[in-house]
Amino acid sequence: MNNPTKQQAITTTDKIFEQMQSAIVEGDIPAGSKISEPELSKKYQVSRSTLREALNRLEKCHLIERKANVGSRVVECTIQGLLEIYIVREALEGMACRQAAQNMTDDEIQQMKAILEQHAQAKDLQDGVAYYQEEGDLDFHYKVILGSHNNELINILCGQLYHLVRMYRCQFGMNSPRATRAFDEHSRIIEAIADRDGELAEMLMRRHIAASRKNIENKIALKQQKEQA
Amino acid sequence: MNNPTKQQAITTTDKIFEQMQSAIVEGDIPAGSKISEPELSKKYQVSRSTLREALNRLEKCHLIERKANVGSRVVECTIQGLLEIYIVREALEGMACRQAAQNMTDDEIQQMKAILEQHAQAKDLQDGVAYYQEEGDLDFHYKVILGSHNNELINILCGQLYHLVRMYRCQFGMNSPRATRAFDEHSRIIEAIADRDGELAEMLMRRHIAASRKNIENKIALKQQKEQA
DNA sequence: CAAAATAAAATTGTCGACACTTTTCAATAA
DNA sequence: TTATTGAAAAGTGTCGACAATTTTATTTTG
Repeated sequence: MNNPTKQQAITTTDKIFEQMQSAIVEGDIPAGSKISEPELSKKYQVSRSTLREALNRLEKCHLIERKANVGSRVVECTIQGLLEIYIVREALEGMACRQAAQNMTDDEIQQMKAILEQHAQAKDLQDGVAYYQEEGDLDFHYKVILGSHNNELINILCGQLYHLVRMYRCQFGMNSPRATRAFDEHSRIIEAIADRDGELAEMLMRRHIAASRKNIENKIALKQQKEQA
Repeated sequence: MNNPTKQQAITTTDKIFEQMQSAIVEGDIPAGSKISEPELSKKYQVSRSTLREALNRLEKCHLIERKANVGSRVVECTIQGLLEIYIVREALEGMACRQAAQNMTDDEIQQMKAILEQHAQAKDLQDGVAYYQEEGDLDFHYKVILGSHNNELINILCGQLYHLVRMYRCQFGMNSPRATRAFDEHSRIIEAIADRDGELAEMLMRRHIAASRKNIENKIALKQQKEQA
C-alpha cells in the first residue's frame, strides 16, 4: 500500500496503529462496531496501555470515537458524514490550491506536471483506469496540499482527513464514471497553479470537489427514487 | 472562564487536561518549552499514564507536539504559525458561514441577532470594548460555526483550532483597533445569513478574517521597519 | 408478567514498576 | 583544545495489576 502519510514506524504503538488503521479503512474492523480493549490487546498481543495509545491516534484521524467510561466505537459511514467531509475538503483543498499557486516552487510544479503525464499514460491503458481513480487521484490532491506549504493545512488534510476519505472510498466503493473528466479538471488546476493564478486555482479545485459531491448526491437521489418504485 | 467547547470533566484525565490547557493557552507553561512527564506528573499529583492521556488530548488540539522516544514540546507561537491558522480559518469559517446561511434554523438566527444586540450595547460602554474583542468575538464566530450544522466543521474549528487561536490571542496580546469595524462586519454577516445568501455570507466572513490577518501582517511589517531604523 | 432493585461480570480508568532509548557528562585520545 | 568514546543519568515506551464505573444477569416486588 502506497500511503503517503506514513511515517516510519518506530514504536510498537506505531505498528498497532497502522495495522488497525488499515483494518478500519478496509472494513475488517466494521464501521460502527464497538472496540473492546481486552479483546484487541489479546488479538494484537500487546498490553492495553499500548493499545490505548494506538486508539488515541485513531481518534486523532477521526476513525474512532471515545466516550468516557464507556469505550470506543469505529465511526459510522453515513451519507451525511461523507457529504460533510466533502464540504470540509472543498473549503480546505480549495484554499490549499490557492496557497499552492502562491507558494509552490517551480521545481514542485514541474514534478506535478510529470505526475499528470504519468497518469495520462496510465489512463490510456484500460487496466490503468482503476489505478488513476484510486491512488492517482489521491496522489494528485496530496501533492497540491503539500504545495500549499502551510503546515496547518497539511496536518489537517493529510494527517487527519486523509484516512477517513480512504475509508469512505473503500467501503462505499467509489468507482464513479468521472475518471476522464476528473483528469481534465486536474490538468486545468495545474495550469492555474503554473500561471500563479491563486484565485482561479481555488475556484477550479472547489468545483472539482463539489462535482464529486454532487455526483454522490445524485446517486443517492436516484437510489431513493428506485427504492420508492 | 467562559469556554464554550468545555464538556463536563469526568475523569481525572479531563481535569488535568483542562488545567494544562489553560496553563498553555495563558503561557504559564511557556510556548516552545519541553514537557517533562515525570516533573508534571509530580506537579499535578497524578500518575504518568494519566498525564500522558492528557498530553494526547493536548496534541489533538495542536497545543503540543510529540516525537517518538524524545518527548513533547509546547507549540511555538510564531508569526508564520499565526498566519497559517488565519488561512485555515478563512477557508473553514467561510464555508461554515455559507453552510450556516443554508442550515441555520430561524430560531438560531434570531438568537444570533439577539447576541449582536447585546454586543452593541456592551460596545457603547467604554469598559465593554475589551469584552467585545475577547469573548464576544469568539462567541460570534462560535455561533456561526455551530450554525453550519456540519459536525466535521464543528469538530475541527471548535474542538481543535479554538484553543490554539486563544493561545495566540493571549500571548500576542491581540487588542487591535478593529473593534468597531469588526462589529459592523458581524452585522452584515448576520444579515446575509438571515437572507439565506450563502455565497455572500461566505465572502463576507472570508473578508472579515482576511482583514484581521492583513492587519497583523501590516503590524509585523511596521515592526520590522522600526527595527531597521 | 413487567418493572425495579440488586448482585455479578465485564470494561474502562489509574497506578507503579521495569525495559529500552536518548541525553548528559566525564574520561580518553588525537 | 577539540573530537571521540563510553558510562551514568534521565526520559520515554510498555507492561501487568488494582480501582472505579458501566453493563449484564438475576432476583425481588408490584
